[in-house]
Amino acid sequence: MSGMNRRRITSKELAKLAGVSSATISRAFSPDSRIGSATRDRILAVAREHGYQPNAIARSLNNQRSRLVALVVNAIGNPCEAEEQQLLVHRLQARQLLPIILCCADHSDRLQLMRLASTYQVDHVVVFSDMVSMQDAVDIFHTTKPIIVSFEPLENESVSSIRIDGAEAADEIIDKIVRDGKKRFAYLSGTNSSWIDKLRRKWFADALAKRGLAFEAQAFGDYSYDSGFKEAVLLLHRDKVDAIICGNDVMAIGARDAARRVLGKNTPDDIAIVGQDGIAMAAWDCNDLTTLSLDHVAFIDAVVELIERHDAEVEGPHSITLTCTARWGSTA
Amino acid sequence: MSGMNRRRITSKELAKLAGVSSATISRAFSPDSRIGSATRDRILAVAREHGYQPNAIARSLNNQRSRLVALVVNAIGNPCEAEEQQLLVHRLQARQLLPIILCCADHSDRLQLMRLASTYQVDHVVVFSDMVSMQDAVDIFHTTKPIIVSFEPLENESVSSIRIDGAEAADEIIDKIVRDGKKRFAYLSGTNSSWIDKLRRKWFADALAKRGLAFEAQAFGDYSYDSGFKEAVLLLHRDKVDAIICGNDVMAIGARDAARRVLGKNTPDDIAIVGQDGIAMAAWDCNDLTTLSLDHVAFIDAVVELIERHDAEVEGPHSITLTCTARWGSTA
DNA sequence: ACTGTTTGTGTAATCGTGTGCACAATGTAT
DNA sequence: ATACATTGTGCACACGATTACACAAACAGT
Repeated sequence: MSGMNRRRITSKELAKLAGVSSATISRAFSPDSRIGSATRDRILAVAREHGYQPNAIARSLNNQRSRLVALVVNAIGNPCEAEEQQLLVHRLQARQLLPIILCCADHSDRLQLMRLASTYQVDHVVVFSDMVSMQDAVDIFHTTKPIIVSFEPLENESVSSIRIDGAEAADEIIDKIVRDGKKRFAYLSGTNSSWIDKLRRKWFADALAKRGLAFEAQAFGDYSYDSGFKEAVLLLHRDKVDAIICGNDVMAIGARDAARRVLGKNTPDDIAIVGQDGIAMAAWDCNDLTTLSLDHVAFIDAVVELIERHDAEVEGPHSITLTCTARWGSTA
Repeated sequence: MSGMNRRRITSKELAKLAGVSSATISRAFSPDSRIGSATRDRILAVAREHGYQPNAIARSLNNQRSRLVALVVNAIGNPCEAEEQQLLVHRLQARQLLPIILCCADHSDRLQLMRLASTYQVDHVVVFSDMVSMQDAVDIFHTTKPIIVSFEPLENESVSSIRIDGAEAADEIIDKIVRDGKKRFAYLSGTNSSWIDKLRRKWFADALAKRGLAFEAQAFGDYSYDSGFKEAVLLLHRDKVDAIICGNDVMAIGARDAARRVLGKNTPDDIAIVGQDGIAMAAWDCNDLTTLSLDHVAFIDAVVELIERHDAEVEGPHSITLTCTARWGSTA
């Protein structure tokens, strides 16, 4: 029985074994279907005995629902995204939905990648990545009734979106740093110019403007520790800033290490460093990061909510807004 | 054109538009197929115009290859696995293969999860997780010609495996720690009793035995920072150990923080701490971990190698052995 | 006993492609 | 000019399930 490399049995073959038609086999596996309970039990028994399970590919072709969900992400190696991905995958699996991961960061042709995934007739698409344009995603997944969940709202499209508001929390954080006497601020972006990045930067820029300040310098990394480290060295040495707002937590940790190791400056006295995302790692004792935090569970709840509305055929695009909070550590 | 919620066009409909039969459409999309190049060009043009792409579900049903790969992992949130996953996903995508992720850590019924994935006729299965037994995986994915790649070798099955040898590196590390004067060792496991965990523990246990020593204490975590922190407090306080070998790097960082914060002990003078995996984070300036490291690229190279052998229909199970190296930091 | 409803099952069409076979058209060798 | 190999295309079936429809059996109500 174990490990035999035999071909998977088909519904028709099982039908012969159980002395019924293949239609009845199908009905035995559809929860609410007109079928005698005795017949069903017998079929399920025979099925278990022969290791039969309905072919999901054939089933998907027939009823136009694949139970596959495409997750468009930057990377799965970066903890900043990974925690949310983990939560979402968990929720999807609980609903018998299977996630297909599309990693954009290291793929040269992201559109081709999305096109490939779209041919699998995925039921839903969740775009986390800020490396693809929403418009491209909408165009490629135009099929059936896709919902695209993302930060970026597209007003005139049938796309649901989750909006993030961190203005207030950013204001709190800037307030504290200014009161601590810091004067020269820098923003360290994660991407060259994504919608998300611009939005986040604006929260802090507005908070600075309110106090008659502005970013003295701007640098661009790639959401990695190394880029945070490298860019921070430049910002601190060349631009003489004393506060760095980072596009995510991982870069903030890199920046903190750079300040300490290369420049000999410590947080929060010599320099203030702020992260964004509020990942678990940021709260580790060795990091203790001040960060603009988003409630991951609430965020994924919102994603699932949108997916469910979509499944329930609720009309029109939907939008949910979430608010960030400041999480205080010893770096600012 | 953009974002219209229209139904996806089918091969037969496109055939009508292009004035050919649906068979010819199919051939236009199969690279090596007897078809006039003029016809193909015309078809591809019409296809692009109408946004046609062959339905991968139907294609999979027909030719028995789904181009889907199941990745059975513990979690995607944990950096220790995520880096390898990221590399593998990248390599798969380059081959036009799509990964389906199965997260075992938070799913109550892992067998049911694997059964679900197996109904999608995945072409390959890669088992990273140590939370499912190999035998279960083999039984569930018995279909067609699956290859299961994993640490655990199953001699009498048609299963390919990757074996990891860290004995020598563990010996080096233990040697250094013993010469530094440490006497009481503890092992902090990641899982209660997985094959991988036992193997790793044995490398260090053997190295200790060679020097007339043994583990004085043993604890069980769950590969997370918090569990590393919590268990280390117990090990240090209750069991008075002065060296902790951890099942992965994240727990090692947790243990290091616990020693410093709760007990006021520093590495490597008061206590030695060793991780395993060699993730990027371990080398960050703030961590600088001594760890039993596996070359991630070589590991994923091996996985891809096995997948390719399988695609090429090379007979029989294969096995590749990789060797770990010691990566020195300031924690031991 | 007769009509009408409910229940369980089989038949056959369908989902969208890929491909073996047949066949026409074209090219090539004698 | 005839025979034969090659190329390009259409027809029809297969892949493995779901489901509308038909129909027999069982059952209810008067």
